[in-house]
Amino acid sequence: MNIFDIYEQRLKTVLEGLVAAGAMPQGLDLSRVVVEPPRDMSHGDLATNAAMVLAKEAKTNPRALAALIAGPLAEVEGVASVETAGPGFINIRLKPDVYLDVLKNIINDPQAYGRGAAGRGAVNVEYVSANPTGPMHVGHGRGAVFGDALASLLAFAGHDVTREYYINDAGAQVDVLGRSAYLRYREALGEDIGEIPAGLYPGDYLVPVGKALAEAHGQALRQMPEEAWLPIARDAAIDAMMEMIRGDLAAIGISHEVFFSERSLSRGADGDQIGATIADLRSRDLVYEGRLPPPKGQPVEDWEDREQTLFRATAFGDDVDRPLLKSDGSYTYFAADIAYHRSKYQRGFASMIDVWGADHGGYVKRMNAAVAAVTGGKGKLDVKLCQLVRLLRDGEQVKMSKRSGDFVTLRDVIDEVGSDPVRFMMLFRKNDATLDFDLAKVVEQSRDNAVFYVQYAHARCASVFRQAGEAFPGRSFDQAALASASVSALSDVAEVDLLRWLAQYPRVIAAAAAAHEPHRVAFYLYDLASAFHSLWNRGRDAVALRFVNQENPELTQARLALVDSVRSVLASGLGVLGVGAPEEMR
RNA sequence: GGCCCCGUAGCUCAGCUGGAUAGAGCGUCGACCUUCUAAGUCGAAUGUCGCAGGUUCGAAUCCUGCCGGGGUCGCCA
Repeated sequence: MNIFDIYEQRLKTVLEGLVAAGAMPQGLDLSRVVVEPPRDMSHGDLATNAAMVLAKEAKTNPRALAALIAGPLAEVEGVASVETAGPGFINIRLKPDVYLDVLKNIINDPQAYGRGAAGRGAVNVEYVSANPTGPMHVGHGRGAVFGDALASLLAFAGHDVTREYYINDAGAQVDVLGRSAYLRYREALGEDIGEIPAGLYPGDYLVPVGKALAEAHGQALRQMPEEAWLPIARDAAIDAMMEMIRGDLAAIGISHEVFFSERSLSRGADGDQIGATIADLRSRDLVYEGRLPPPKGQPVEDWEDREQTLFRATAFGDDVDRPLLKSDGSYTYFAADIAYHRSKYQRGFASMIDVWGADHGGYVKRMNAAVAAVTGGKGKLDVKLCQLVRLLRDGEQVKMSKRSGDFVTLRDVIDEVGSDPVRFMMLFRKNDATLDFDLAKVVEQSRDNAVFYVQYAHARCASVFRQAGEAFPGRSFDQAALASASVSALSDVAEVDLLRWLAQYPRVIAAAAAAHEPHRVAFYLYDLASAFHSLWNRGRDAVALRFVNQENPELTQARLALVDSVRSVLASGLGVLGVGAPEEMR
């Protein structure tokens, strides 16, 4: 239920009527005609560009065409008046009943309002995918929150969403992790290990892993050669790290449906999927043996010109072809990633979204090329890059590393300020813009703190109902009563303004979902909260504008219908973002 | 050097995939409030939308070329 879509349909009916009547030529392209909110609210409720878009095809000028369309448009159901303006805009004012319908919709089923606004079908959202080699830091947190909110947004908009985490448990880094854990194991057995050697993970989060290994294996691992103890230490460490990461994620309300192991691609139940993928591509001449030009930019020390197994990424828009095998014969990370995305497609996901850190930007082209190759062009991948987070406290940058391995973890931040500020602030910015996160500001209770401002609006709504209960002890303001309220009683500009914001919610959801941009929801909520606060504030001086009017229960009821709808939409949007909607602020 | 992102008010950022006079918060300035609808309210000023071309009825938005900032540049993940 989106009034903009409804009136776009009605407008198109009008246009077709004009064509049928011979007032406009046949075969007009209506695809560019849109109905949207006017930039300036004083222009009315809806605006359309129809006349400007169609004037050329209709062989007339925009203003004349606008006047032509305006006539029959004024007769359309729900339309109060129509004006033409500017270069050929058609502005539409709606009858109050239209907004009554909007309010009724919200009140009767608040969970449903805005839901299913756009899109269908399965989408796979892969996010976080932090290496299981240590705790998550704040940068990971941004990608995690972004991916999670995007997944929720898409689900809310009508998609069938799967949230997925790719565990990088196959490369050299997890061997390093295994060796680091083994060192902690020796430490747990009483050995003096001294300084952690360079190249190993020094963080003390591996100490418990070493202890657990010591308890489980006693001295046994010490008697073994590295080939024997490494898998044991490594697997134990990976499990422990993944458990820690899941805990960190749970602390900001994130959980994935699927944890996909990189190692399972080559050594899983389905055999060597990476090899199978390469063979498949080779059979289509997309993999070949060849040489690569030396890398540009900084000279690489140990560069050797050799023939290697290459994926023909240039056939799909990448800059160079990409190696699939390392010089020791093992698969590259990219080779595994191709097989991984092939697996996603085979599991039914033609639509895939990957959320990465901005430092992986150079990897996007080749991954898009790989998806195109592996799905025969039928799969679509959208890679969302999240920019850096700068951690501040009162404007001063927080130093990220005091000593090697010691950094500000995501968990530290969540424990200090709570999940809601972390989530909201990370979403209150476009994903591709860098983000300043101020630990002091995000818990401030003032207008400059967006989280507080939005949550406070929700709490105020709840407070209005508490007051109404006290003012009218015998009266019920339940769903049925509110749904039958008379919206025409809402005549103040600030009230009408709020109605218009409410009507926009489904449209915002649809646009945000289509663009894969959850931040739009956060900004919308801020605007809605702002409209609500400003109405509230008007009641400070103008007592007649207060929501609860002791002398006029009917008016109070209408206003409560509005307030209840605001509360519902705030709760709905905050829910999409995974942020709490408190009944009162503490 | 190649590729990718960013450049909008003094600061931090939006700008609804091409629409009307480019917006918000902070800061600045000026009032109001000293209370009760809880952590202020209202109003004002402020812009070569990095620069230069192009596309068209119309460009902050799309294309090209520059300038500035960041990221990245076989076998790391």
